[in-house]
Amino acid sequence: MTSRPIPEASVARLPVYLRALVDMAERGTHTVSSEALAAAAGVNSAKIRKDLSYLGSYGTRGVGYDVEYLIHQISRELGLTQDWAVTIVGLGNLGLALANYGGFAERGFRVAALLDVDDRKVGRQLVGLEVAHFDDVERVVKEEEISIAVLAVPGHVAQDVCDRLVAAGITSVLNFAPTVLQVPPGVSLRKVDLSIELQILSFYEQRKVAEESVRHGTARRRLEQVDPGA
Amino acid sequence: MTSRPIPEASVARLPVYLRALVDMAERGTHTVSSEALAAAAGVNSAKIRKDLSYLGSYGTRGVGYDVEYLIHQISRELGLTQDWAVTIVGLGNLGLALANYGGFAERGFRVAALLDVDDRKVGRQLVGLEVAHFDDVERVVKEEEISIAVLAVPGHVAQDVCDRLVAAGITSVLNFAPTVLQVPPGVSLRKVDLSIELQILSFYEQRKVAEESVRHGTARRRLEQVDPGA
DNA sequence: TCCTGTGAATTCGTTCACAGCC
DNA sequence: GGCTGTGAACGAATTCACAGGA
Repeated sequence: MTSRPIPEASVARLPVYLRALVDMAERGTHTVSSEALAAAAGVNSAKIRKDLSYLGSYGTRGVGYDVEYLIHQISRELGLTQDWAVTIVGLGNLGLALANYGGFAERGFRVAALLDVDDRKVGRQLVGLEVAHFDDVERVVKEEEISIAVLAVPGHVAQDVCDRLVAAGITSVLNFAPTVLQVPPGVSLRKVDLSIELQILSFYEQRKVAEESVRHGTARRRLEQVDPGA
Repeated sequence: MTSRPIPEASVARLPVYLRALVDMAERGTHTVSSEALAAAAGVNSAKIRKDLSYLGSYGTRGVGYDVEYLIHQISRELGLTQDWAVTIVGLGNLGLALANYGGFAERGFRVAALLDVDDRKVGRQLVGLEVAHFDDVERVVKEEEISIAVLAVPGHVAQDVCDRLVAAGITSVLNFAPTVLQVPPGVSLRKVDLSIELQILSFYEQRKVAEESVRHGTARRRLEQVDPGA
């Protein structure tokens, strides 16, 4: 019913299921089992069933889930039945790439404003929008009823820019800047960080190299303190 | 002290700590407590101490951690004391932005090859590198000893491209394509997905709106300032 | 028979709280 | 007195395993 607190981890997977379901619908599939959806989403079937059970009992025992119906339910749960106005802040390499990226409109995210502080960029036309000066953030956020900001500014100004966005009424921030941001309670924050991801990969990559050399008896002691006893 | 299986969740935080520590070092800080590092990294101090304890006992009771020493230890643990050769595959908007992004070299990730299938792009000079044709992936990966691939290709070809990368010897993939990829065991995979992140934000954003109306749209939270307007 | 929905069991991750050392 | 390092307690997330409906 109304009082179900869907676990964060489940929420984060719903978009993945949704995408898999949309693909299936496009290929003409009408019904899907938890097993099949699990395969498409790269998880196991128990997880699918648990996650979907948080939304309600939308499956049919012995049959599976109706693809279209499930798409509708997940979309609704994620708030994708309404349009969200988004602003992209910072139009460097990454901001420009994001602005040109088609993926926003795809599912109800409308880029409603582009903001930058650089006078050479302000006033320019980009993907059908005129770049506004960041000083106008308050007015723009209000006029366009923007609730989500995509931050693509240099790290050293990110916290300041974020504070001003929040002051202007933004309640969700997707941060691409390589900085840990602090936001007040009530404001949602997610981050996307290329170099953190690479460093995580590096960790596991190094492990592989280490294991490899152990297997080949060429282990170097420099990086791994091998457990001496027991 | 026994050979440590560092939990995944801890590994994912080490790069955040590292960045905070590097910032501190640049500002001339020599010693840091778990409390101070926690504040900078946006976590709590118990987590810092636990995470760091997986690496060893690098702190001093009553004092804290030596910043430089900790930077060194974390870097070593993450495998950042060596250089990793990276290839960027797919030079559309995003791939280009990534190629131009300075963040790679920052910490030992050298962009060693740019790959695409588009003949108009192959042969061009970009950030000091000649774009190679993806058909040469095998040769390029071997010659440059590349272990990490950054995938920025359209979703519908991502799995195929990924398979060929793995066949060519790639053992880590950072996927920017909006697709769930399957990789064989032994290959690490991480994904960065703009629209999934937006959808997660949408979920919580919707919750806020719902709560707001439950409160009759009157009760405003502290720093939040919502203008009904329209 | 088949496949969902879900309690129970388990694993993983976080936080507490304090002993131990500086 | 201050702060780390870590068992123990707690909580979240995952997986198991099976009852029950189509």
